[in-house]
Amino acid sequence: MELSNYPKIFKALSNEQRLKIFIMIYKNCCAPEGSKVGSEFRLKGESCCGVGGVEKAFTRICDCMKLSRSTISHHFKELQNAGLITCEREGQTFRCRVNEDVVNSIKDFLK
Amino acid sequence: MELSNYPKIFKALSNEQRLKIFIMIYKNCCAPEGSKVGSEFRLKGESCCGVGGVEKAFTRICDCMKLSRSTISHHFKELQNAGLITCEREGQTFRCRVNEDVVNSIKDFLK
DNA sequence: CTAATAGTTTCACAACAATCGAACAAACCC
DNA sequence: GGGTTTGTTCGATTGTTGTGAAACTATTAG
Repeated sequence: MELSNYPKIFKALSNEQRLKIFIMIYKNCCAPEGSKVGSEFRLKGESCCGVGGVEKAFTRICDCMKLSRSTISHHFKELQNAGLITCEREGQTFRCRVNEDVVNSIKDFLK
Repeated sequence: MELSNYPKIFKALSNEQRLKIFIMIYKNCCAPEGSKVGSEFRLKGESCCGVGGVEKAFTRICDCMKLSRSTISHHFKELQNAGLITCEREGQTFRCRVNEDVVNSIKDFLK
């Protein structure tokens, strides 16, 4: 990972609302049950999967945040643009998952 | 570490110049010799210490960046404000070191 | 005391970011 | 086809950030 990529990644996580979105996706597809930070962000009715990402992520996150859809759309774009999440269409909605490689890069960066 | 602290931390690292400053302090006082990212940021004449932080950090970083002193001062303030570094006066200059606890918090956050 | 060096603070400004509403496009349902 | 749900894009507004110049404070040197 190029050094020049890190500012973009950190910027994507530097906004409180966007960080919440990231956590919701991260914790629903990656986190162990008892993990501390962000356990309050587990989406309703979603078990911790690890397998296939979060389905209907956009809609469901819209339902539990007080931001407009257009704003949330922008935030998704920026998380994708930083490489932190990927979204694939599933009919009318999207399935989103965290890019573990990027998360690991951050950890390496702080080694 | 409170969840609400993370955006501030990530914001501090989201600017390229500020990230470089952080790396210079981090790598000079913390990094193992062969570490990959940021090895090019080792300050001239500075051995990897781990013991006492970076002395004359402000002056020396001014000398190897093309930003004004006032801008660099602002960047230092923000890194301190995020808790990422601490600076203690040593006569006319400052000795700066990275706050390892905060770095570890970021790693935990990504667990 | 005077001069020099190190760093801070204030001010201004241009660039960028966050947000929303409205108009739009894409996929689905009937 | 017509309506609904899902998401995007555009335009506007408001707030934040990065930057430097200039005036300032603090410490050391002579």
